[in-house]
Amino acid sequence: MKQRLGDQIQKAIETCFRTGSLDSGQLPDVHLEIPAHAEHGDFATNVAMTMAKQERKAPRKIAEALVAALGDGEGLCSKIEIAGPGFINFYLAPGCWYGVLDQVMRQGADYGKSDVGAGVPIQIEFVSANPTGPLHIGHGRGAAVGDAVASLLTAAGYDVQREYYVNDAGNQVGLLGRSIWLRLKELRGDTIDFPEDGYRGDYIKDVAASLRDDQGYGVLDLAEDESIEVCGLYGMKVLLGMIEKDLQEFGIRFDNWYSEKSLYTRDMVNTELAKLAQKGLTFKEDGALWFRTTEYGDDKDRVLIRSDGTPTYFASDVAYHMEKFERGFKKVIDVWGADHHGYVPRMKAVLKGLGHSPEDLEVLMIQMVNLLRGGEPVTMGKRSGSFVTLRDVVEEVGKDACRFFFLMRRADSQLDFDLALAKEQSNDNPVYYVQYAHARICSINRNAADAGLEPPVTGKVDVSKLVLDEELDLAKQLQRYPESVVGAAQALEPHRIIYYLQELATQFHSYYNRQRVMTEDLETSKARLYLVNAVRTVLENALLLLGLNAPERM
RNA sequence: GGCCCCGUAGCUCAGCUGGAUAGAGCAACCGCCUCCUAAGCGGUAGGCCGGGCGUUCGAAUCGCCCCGGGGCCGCCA
Repeated sequence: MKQRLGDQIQKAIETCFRTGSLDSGQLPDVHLEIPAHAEHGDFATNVAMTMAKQERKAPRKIAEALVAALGDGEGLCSKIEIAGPGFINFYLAPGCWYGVLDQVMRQGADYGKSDVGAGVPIQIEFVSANPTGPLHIGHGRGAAVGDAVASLLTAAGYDVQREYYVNDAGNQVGLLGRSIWLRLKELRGDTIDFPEDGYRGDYIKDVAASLRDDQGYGVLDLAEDESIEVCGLYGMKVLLGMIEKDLQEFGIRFDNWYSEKSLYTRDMVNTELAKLAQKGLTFKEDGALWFRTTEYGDDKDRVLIRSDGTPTYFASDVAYHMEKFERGFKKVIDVWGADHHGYVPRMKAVLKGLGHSPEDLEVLMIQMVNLLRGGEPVTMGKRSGSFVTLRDVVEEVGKDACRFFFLMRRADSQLDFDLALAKEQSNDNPVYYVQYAHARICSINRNAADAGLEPPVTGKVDVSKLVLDEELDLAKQLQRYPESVVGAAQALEPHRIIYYLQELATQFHSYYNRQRVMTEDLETSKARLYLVNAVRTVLENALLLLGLNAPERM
């Protein structure tokens, strides 16, 4: 619709150049927008204003010439007017809008999908929590956002892979092993001295108990180092399994679980570091190997190999990211907690150093979640291990409410998550508000079916029966959905779809309260049924896109 | 000290990559169920868009400075 109107405007400008009513000959970018106020039409363009300089004419004069050349835009427009400093406002003929209903009904679950991504392979890596404990609430937000962004990109036609990077190679593995090993000894009756930096959560005791049940205390007979290693590997397996299960119950599945350790076993780290060295990007100092990231905009050089010969986390990260591109991804997205934002410059520096464009890596920052209950903060002590887990929250408020709240705000702004509100079954709760709209339409369908009326089929409906402004507005809102998806995908901003959903639900609820779908007039009933089923389809598509359910009853 | 994010209604936040009279939800107040689900709807009230300067036809939006809140600056992961 927008596209067609834009083409008409382009043609009008060319016509003006031909007839001489405009003479600069420069074709401007025509920008069409949906005005904030309905009195300003369905679409508006500022093109007359942007052309003012090159034409050396008053914007309104230019607008007049354009409008004259435009006519009614080949039947597209019912009214065109010039307003304000030189805006051209377009009012589209109602028939234009009702076409969208057929489109929605024909495409069904595909309505909203597009191919702007042209199958470009993109990888999005998210969650990637260390397998040293259960997922907490912050991981949950990253999970919900990462998953939704992946779905958005898929809907926009990109070829998306979801990946989880498993940090199974650092010091924390040893620390995990030691923590479990000590708890195991404790279970056996030994007195232990638990280190300050150990993993103190109770889940460690559970892991130790499970290890004992599986294998007895035999592990403790091994040499200490070996014993700790066995404990660590065991713990990681158990905890990673727990994480995967938590994510699954949260509705998230990864295409690939990528082991950090495998970077070493395949010698990828050395290979990539050698490439850096070859390009003269590394140097030795104080016995350590450094990456000259300052060369590419970082404020400090970074250590790759410590003076004791062990690689840093950064070293494997370099190898990991380089390999992502070697695997063929054109674009790579990382979803990180905001506390890691300091790592962005150095990762971008790595890309630049190895000849990639820094824009090929996009880092999505996930800000903190403030957990509240009835307005009061829920205290979380990470040190004591008493943080709130994702599992706890999902169990308490449900998957849908949880995901919805995580997606409700821009990812880079802090989020207040009120458990009491998320659980509440009232109109204060935005999750139910949207889902209820869907359930209501299903209910209408059930009633219609009882009256012998099935949801109407495209082509057998007289949409001219839809004469109300509210009906036209609903059609307009449905028409915006595909571009909302594309916009949200390209900006990596799933919250836009939440807002879209809330608006659509509001419009529907209002319509529902004011008008009856099932009326005395059969043709009107069919037309309205057709309309609300198009609404239902879009509600469902958008809900599913965000990993939320579209319930038929509530 | 350096860098990042944030500052919009009493509260929580949108504001589509510069547009027209700045929006929504909650809270407050007033209304609506013999009617397809009241988990709903309608209405009222509420604003120096933190402040200043600049860029231009036009700024909540872009740039610089200041104020305020949060975060990050390891040979930790």
